[in-house]
This record gives sequence, C-alpha cells and structure tokens, in this order.
Amino acid sequence: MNLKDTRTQILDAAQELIQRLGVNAISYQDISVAVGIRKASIHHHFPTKDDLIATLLDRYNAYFLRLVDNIIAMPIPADEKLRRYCGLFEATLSSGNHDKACLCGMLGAELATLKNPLVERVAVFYRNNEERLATILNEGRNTGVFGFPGDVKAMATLIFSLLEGGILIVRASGGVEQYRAVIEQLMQLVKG
Amino acid sequence: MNLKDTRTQILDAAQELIQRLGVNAISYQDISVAVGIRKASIHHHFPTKDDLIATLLDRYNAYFLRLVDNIIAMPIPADEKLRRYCGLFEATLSSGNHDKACLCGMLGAELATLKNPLVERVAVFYRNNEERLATILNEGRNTGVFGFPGDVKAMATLIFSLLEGGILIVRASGGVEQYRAVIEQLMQLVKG
DNA sequence: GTCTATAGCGCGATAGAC
DNA sequence: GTCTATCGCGCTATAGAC
Repeated sequence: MNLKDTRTQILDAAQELIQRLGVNAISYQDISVAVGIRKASIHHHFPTKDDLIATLLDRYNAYFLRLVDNIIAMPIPADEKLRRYCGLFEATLSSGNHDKACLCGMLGAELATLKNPLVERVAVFYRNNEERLATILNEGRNTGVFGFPGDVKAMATLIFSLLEGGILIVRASGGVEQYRAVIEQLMQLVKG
Repeated sequence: MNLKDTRTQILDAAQELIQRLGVNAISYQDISVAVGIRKASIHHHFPTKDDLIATLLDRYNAYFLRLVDNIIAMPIPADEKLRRYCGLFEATLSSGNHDKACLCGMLGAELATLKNPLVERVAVFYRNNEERLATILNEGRNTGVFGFPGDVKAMATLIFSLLEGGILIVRASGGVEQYRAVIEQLMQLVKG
C-alpha cells in the first residue's frame, strides 16, 4: 500500500514541509514539486491555501489525539503513559527527513498570521493535549507514582510547553539526544 | 528622548513585527509603513533582509544577555534570580502591542528557512541562555534553596524550552495569566 | 539620506483544453 | 483530474534624481 490517492499525497507533502519550514515559507509550488504534479492540480483538490491548512489541521488533530487516547487507555502505570506521550513528540522530531516540529507548534509561532477558523483549530489542539496531560497527571498522583508539588493544570501546561518548545529549540544544535535528556529530566521532576 | 535615529527606528519596527508575526511573514513594505519612510530608504540602511536580521539578532542577543547578567550579579537568593529571569520572558509577552514572543523563539520555528550566519546567531542565543540558567541552578543547589533531582544541564534546557515554548503556546488562549501560572509551577518544582 | 520608478521574480488563484 | 497559460499582486533589490 505505497500508492495513496493524490489528495492524501498532497496533505502528506504539505504537512512535512510545514513541520520543517513553517506555513509562511511554503507554497503550492513546493508541494507540487514534492508530489510530482502541477500546482493547478492542487487547487483542484484544495481551492485555497486556507482550505488545505484547515483539512490538514483536522487530520492532524484527529490522528494525534487518537494516539494519545490509545496511550491513556493502556493498562500501564501513569509514569509509563507520560513517557509514551513524550515519545510521540520525540518521534515527530526524528521522523521523515528529520527536524520536524509538531504541526501545531509551528503554527503557534505563526499564529498571528492565520485567519480565524485556523487559529481556533490550533487552540483546540493545545486545549485537548493539556486536558489529556492533566488526566495522566491526576491518575499518577492518585496511584502514588507521581509526587510533584503544585497544581495539575499548571503542570500540564508546563509539560506541554516544554515539549512544544523543546522540539523547536533542540533543532538548533542538540538534536534528539538533547530532547531525550530533557524528557528524562521531566520524568524525575514529576515523580517528585 | 523619543526621537531616535532612523536606523534604530527600523530595527525597533522590524523586531516588533517579527516577534509577533515571524520573519517569513514580514516585508520591507511592512517596516516602511511602521516607520513612516519608503522601503528604498530601508535598503539604504540594510541592503538585504539578511543584513537587517543579522544586525537585529546581534542587538537582541547583547541586550537580553546584559539583562540576564545583571540579574545574576545581584545580591539576592538564586530562587529570586530565577524568578526574575522568567520575568524577562513574561515582560516580552506583555510588552508593546502584546502577543510578542522571544525573537529567537520565533526564529527557532523558522530556523530551516534561514541561511547560515543567522542560524548560528540563534543557536548562540540558546547556548548562552542555557549556560546562564545552569549558573543560577548550580548556585541555588549549592546554597540549598533548590532541591530538584537530576542533572543541572538537562534542567537548564528544560526550563529554557518551557519558557520559549510557553510564550508561543499561551498566545492561543490563556495569555499572560496562564504564563504566570506555569512559571509559578516551575518555581515549586525547582525548590523540590 | 530619502525619494520615485522599475526590474525581475514567485506567489495564490483562475480559465479553459484535454 | 490533470494539464498549459495567464492574471494581478507583492516581494527583494537596484538605479538614479534630489
């Protein structure tokens, strides 16, 4: 199954490019080269760039949150769930041609250049992730594997911020090894 | 002293725009409108866009690191130093017309679109900040005000990542209040 | 040092043939 | 559903008058 329909190929190429370069640095031309069709053909599938980004965000949010919910549903301790959650971001960084950030992390930096249906989709991604993190943190506290002080909600935002921020920061020099060290440090902090 | 020379006005306007919108979303036209001159005049001061960004990065790095070093030199406990360091980022977020991220945080997202003299300047900013943070963390551990587990170097990267990431994330909804809550949570974690 | 004018290019988007 | 061709625009950058 290495022959996907054109629409999917367009979305895949656009996502890869945006995760590496940002939405304001890529064009229909770039995507058309990656897919091997002409840019008029892309306009047939996605009339405007905002149509493409909106579809991309819906697909990304659904895909990523399904992975997260699968982790949460596993019969494993909360610390192992947190580690696997962090692993999703680490996998993003190392996947494909490398140096890919989270799609919504990139769009977060460029947020003020987006129109409103797109801004809301990014905000929803953040909200959903922080909510899932809070679930894991609460479970870990209740079962005694987590002993961190302070507020669960603030802690969830803190973890999400460092995962999104770290994936951007380490691309400048330390790479995935530095990222892994940060996650390891986080695990120690959470256990308290 | 509200009348600066044109060169400084150009740098100020460019910095404000990039911190809000990103380097790939702004143009000489945008800067010229903000300053009130024609874009050909900007090319007189900074022939190419890369010249402008390079100058901007040098100025920003020097300015920010001077603030940090001033904090480190103060005769106050390490936890107070860390709080003030975080305050620099919080002040960035709330300053001017609001929703400004760290200049190098924005460029970190767009890093793969930058040419090499600029990439290196961003990497240096990261390195210098993590080094300063490590200094504060070591001091806090030695004086007993910090009790966090794990490695100082990893902890410095973790803190820098969450400050850079958080400033991007909270712009989507929670704003500066959410940012303050994250910093407060961090302070509790560091004290251990 | 600032201006007008323009070159040269890439962009998003559309029309219409096949 | 993909193509060629093209429109109109904004971009970086330059030339040359004042």
